[in-house]
Amino acid sequence: MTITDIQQQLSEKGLKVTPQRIAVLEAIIKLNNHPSAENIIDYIRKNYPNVSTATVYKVLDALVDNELIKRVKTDKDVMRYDAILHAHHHLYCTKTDKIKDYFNDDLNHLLANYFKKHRILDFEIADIKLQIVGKFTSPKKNALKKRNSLPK
Amino acid sequence: MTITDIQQQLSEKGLKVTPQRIAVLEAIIKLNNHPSAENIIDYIRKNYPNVSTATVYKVLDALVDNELIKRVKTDKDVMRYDAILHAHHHLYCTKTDKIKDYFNDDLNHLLANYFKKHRILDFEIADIKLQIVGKFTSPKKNALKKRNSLPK
DNA sequence: ATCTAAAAGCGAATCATTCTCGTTTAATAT
DNA sequence: ATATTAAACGAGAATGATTCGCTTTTAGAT
Repeated sequence: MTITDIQQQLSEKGLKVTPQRIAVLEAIIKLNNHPSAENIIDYIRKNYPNVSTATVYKVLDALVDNELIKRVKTDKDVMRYDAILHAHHHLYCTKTDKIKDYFNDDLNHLLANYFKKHRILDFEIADIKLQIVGKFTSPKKNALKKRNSLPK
Repeated sequence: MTITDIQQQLSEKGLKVTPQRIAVLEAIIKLNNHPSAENIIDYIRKNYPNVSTATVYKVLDALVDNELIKRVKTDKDVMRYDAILHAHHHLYCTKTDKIKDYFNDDLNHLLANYFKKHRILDFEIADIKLQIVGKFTSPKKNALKKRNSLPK
């Protein structure tokens, strides 16, 4: 994802392409692990010390409204943000408060099929998110290295 | 769920049985629709006008820590609380911010089986919650009355 | 009945987020 | 290139949910 890509994404949504918006979107992509507004502000200020807190929040709202990013919320934490829009779920570690992306199209199809057959009365499903809560365990010595996250 | 039941639940967890704790737990059960701390405080103050805000928050924390209630969080809202501990999921209406319980043991088994067969590397699942996001639609005229929620 | 740790009460503090409003800027038309 | 204008930005104040620190009260044990 280059700066040009980001500019184009903003432009396609009819949003004015401003340095602040580029910086916020870039920060979320670079930081990559569901940053909070504070994380994003700290990151951006390294290069643009004068960006206002309020601006970052307003930019985040605009990006969410235009579906360029998503909000991610845990039971304990402040709001976090996620630039990855490809359908995925989240693993929440109750010990460390870490959130990890969990991609599994197989599971998505299973759920989609399930709800195609068993509709929920008086409800139109737009999106299904799994919050998989538990604990990260230390990697087993001989386990194959496998990734839950999308290749760059 | 009677007052005596509530007292017993607290007692079983080794919590002191205080009027404030009984009142909070009772409020969540009676209010029944994922109340916020503010909703709970308003409700309790009708009968006990002197309950402190901080106390309610402290009681909520204690109840969550002891697994007598759960936290429920949406993308937009303040924290909400839920007294129903029988495994269930939530329907989130993007229009109205209403949250409705969705019980479906069939689906729970499907998911449990799925993850028994397809373990997630280096992660131990404690709980899976579905956030089903979408819109409530008006009831169809001839649809059979069916309930998504547990009978009282 | 007494004791003691836990819980409640209360006001102040915290901190993420939002608001206000004057200033600047990106996009479009001239 | 320049002008126009609605949209976006910056700075700081305001808001509002939640927490803290401290004192007083109370549940439950001896």
